[in-house]
Amino acid sequence: MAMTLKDVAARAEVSIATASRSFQRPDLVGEATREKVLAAAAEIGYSPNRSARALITGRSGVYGVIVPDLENPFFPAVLKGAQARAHQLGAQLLITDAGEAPDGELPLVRTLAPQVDGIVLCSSRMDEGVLREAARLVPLSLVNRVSPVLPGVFADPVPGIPSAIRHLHRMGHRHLGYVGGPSISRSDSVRRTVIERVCQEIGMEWTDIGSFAPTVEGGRRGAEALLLTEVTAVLVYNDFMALALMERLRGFGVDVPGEISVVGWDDIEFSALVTPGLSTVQVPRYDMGVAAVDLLHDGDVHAGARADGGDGEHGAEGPDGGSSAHARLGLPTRFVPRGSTAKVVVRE
Amino acid sequence: MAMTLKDVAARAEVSIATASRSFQRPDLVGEATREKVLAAAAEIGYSPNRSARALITGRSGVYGVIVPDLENPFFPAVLKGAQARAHQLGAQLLITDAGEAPDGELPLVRTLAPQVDGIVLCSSRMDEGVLREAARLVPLSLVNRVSPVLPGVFADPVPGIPSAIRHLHRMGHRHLGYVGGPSISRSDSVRRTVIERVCQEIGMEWTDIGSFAPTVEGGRRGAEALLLTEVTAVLVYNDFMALALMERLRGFGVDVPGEISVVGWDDIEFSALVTPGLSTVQVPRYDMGVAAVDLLHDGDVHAGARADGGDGEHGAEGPDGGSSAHARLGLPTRFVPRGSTAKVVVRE
DNA sequence: CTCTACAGCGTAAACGATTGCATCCACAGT
DNA sequence: ACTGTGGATGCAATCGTTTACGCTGTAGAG
Repeated sequence: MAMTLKDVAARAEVSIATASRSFQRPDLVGEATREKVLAAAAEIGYSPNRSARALITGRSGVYGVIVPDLENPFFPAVLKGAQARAHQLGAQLLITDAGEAPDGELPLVRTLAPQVDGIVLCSSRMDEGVLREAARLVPLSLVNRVSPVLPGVFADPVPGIPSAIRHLHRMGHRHLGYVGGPSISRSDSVRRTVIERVCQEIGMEWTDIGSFAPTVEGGRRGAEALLLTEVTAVLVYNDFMALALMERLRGFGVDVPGEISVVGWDDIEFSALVTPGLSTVQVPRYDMGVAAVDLLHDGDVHAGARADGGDGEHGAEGPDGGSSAHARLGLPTRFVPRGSTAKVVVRE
Repeated sequence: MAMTLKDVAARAEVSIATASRSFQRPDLVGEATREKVLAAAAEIGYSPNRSARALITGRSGVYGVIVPDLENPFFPAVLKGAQARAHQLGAQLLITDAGEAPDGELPLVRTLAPQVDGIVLCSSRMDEGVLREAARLVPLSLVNRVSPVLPGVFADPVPGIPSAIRHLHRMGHRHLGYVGGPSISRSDSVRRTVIERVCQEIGMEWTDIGSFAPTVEGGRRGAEALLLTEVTAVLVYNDFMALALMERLRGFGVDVPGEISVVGWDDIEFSALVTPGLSTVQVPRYDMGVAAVDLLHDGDVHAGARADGGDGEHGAEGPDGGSSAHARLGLPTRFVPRGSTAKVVVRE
């Protein structure tokens, strides 16, 4: 049923080798011959057997993607970007939800490693040591996580957070709160730093409301903690939590944005859908997916010296500069004002 | 670096064939020998090369999944179920978003077909003819779509819809509306039929508000059309649209559930999160994913006579009954009451 | 004691592609 | 006319597994 290279070769009256080369190394084949082969292939509807190719080249043309939870609306957009890019590169994506791997992501990486050319790890919770171990098994590319030794892409709080704070400042807010995510989260601490700096600059007081789980429940807890403070506006770790927080505030009879302004992070689709619309910092999820796959791909095009392992303690950038070493890409964010932020009102 | 069967065989002092058989056909190998092989494999950390295996068996151990849009919150849960089951079966999932294939899903099926053992098609929009063509390329399993000749799993409106209608009836509603999805959608017409029947039974009037795109925009249009009628309650094609519809109604100053009660379909996570909570018909998405993969797997375990193609006009179930032929599974739905439905109020 | 049967194991041929190497031919340089 | 050059092509090995087939030895039947 399925057509093989042999069939193509027979039809084009050339050897299998020539047929193969017509695809792989067109420059090594005479023009007339190549066209004959290509025509023959098209006529019989040939498509190469990936298994056979993978067997000999050792490359499967498949990248793995591990996400902590597919139902978290952050990831589908990343996956779309990743997939689009993968398709452009002629690769496929093996998507895996880590949720069901209670003992962590490492076993998953182990399972996937032999059958993929690289893995995109999204919002990985592995600690640095485990991460390095994983990286020895297979090329890795990080999304939403930074590592000093691995390539990755993350959302830069700038200029999104500064814009949001300035927006709130102009609305008259003078006391800002931050409802944070898991304290281990690197991005969380980065954001705190940026908030600190910007507030300092424009003269805004800010209060750390605390660290919460990035879930509906966490958002609710955040709302409760928030009401113990005097803030008139909050930045929340992500939209999911922000939405839950608003919901909880409403439960308390606290009006948003009348009494408290809320700003999320991510700009998931629902944020525009609810009432009031959630003002938020938009992160370029699609582009992050694209970039993550690019990183992986660039990595194994340059290929070669992945031999030295990874336990080297010399974290220095390669002396040859350029695109070498691991790339860490910070993609800019953007503040999107909606209905959940408004002018502060003076309490009577 | 990677260990092969040859290494295992050498270490266990047997031939490669015996090593292979120890895994594939343990019954053909002496017990002592088998244990020696297994031990050797464990010691050197052998894991079979999937490409080599696929090459000779013609089966890749990978199932494809095609979803129309990953960002539609309906699908991630299906994927989770599918993935869980696939893992149990030792298979992997190749997930693909059809969104970027403007010319339809068929080309995608063509691309995927050679490298997978079967494809789960979610909410496919292909028409029956195209569907059959696709089915000739590769085993198919349908989610959210029924075909007379293909196996598939769908959400049975019963008992969800009847429960919802009875609930509304008890709340005093006597005039129900239905905001439908794409008119080509088979499930849409099935639901209409059920609504018709139930309304007849309990004496409720109902109005078909029309067919709309299953998007935010479609939901808004539905709200607008809805306001031209006298209904006091609506069933909406899915939660996504229902949420958008509620949002739009609110824009018009129409209170939900004060003036109009709204019932969705799917029970996506956000439906519980918004205010008021969206009453909805919960569909067992996870289980649907599980079942879809099962159908695929059962199909190629029985394997064998897939030769007769599929253009047979005799839609009759195989005479031998049992699990033969294609299975069509209707999974039961459940009504989940929340804040968006309430007692009808008499207009003054 | 011979013959059959079968369990247990090895040999070797696939599977479909890639690729180093050898071959062939034409053409140009001397 | 002979040889060197290099472009175009074919041969054949190879990747790691699976599996049809054949061989061996032992046990039970006659």
